[in-house]
Amino acid sequence: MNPAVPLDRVFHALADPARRAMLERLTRGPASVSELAEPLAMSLPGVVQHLAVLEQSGLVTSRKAGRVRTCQIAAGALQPAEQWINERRIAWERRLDRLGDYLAGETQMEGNER
Amino acid sequence: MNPAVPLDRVFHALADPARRAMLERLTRGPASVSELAEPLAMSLPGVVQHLAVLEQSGLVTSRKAGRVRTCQIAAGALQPAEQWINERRIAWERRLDRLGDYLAGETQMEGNER
DNA sequence: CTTTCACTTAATTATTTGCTTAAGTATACC
DNA sequence: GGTATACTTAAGCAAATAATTAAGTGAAAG
Repeated sequence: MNPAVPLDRVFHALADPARRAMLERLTRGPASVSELAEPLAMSLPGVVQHLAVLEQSGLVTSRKAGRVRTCQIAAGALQPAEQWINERRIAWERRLDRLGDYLAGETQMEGNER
Repeated sequence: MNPAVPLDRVFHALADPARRAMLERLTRGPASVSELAEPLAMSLPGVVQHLAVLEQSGLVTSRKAGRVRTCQIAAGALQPAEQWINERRIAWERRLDRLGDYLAGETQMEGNER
């Protein structure tokens, strides 16, 4: 249930807009490092560092052919992150559901657990 | 479509195990700062700092009554994050689908788009 | 063989994190 | 009033991030 997937790294990788932009580009197909860098108002080494974060998180893989490194998204790598979020969302939606108009009420919360 | 929700902050908030633990605790109901801190092998000010990150991300809200601050998860705050992930996952699963046994093949990738 | 191209590596730098301890504030209790 | 409780604020600090420029490597093109 808790695989050797570093959830920390995945969420950290997703927390940067440049890295999310790179992922979005890669959902439209494989790309070279230069192609990933092009829209990014950033030096190439900067992009390479972001790419390293993405690879260490398992979200992206790359292979070098000749002098071009081609990057791809890794299938299924987002699943643990999505699952974590989904589980929590469901849990607390259910809870908020049970509480009914708790939020609308006067919330005297002296009697909850512990 | 792109609300004033700082996706950066949400993913960043989720990238720390202590903060995720606090969120998991809060899915079981509201808690005071001390209750959040208890299982956390960390000083109270440390916990307060993590709490600040969670509040700034919009994932948690808190109100102070007397000398006790009670924390709650914010309904729906995770939705944009989940949605972002979901959209990408779907997009690239569809893509991998179209590619068929691309991954199993010899992958001569000189003819892709652009 | 030389130059160009596509990275790659290294070294720097400023900022942000994630923690700590110490001291302060504001209730609640006796 | 005095004291304990539940944070709160402040200050400091080591490590990690996010970026840069400059120099290096190795395949491709002329």
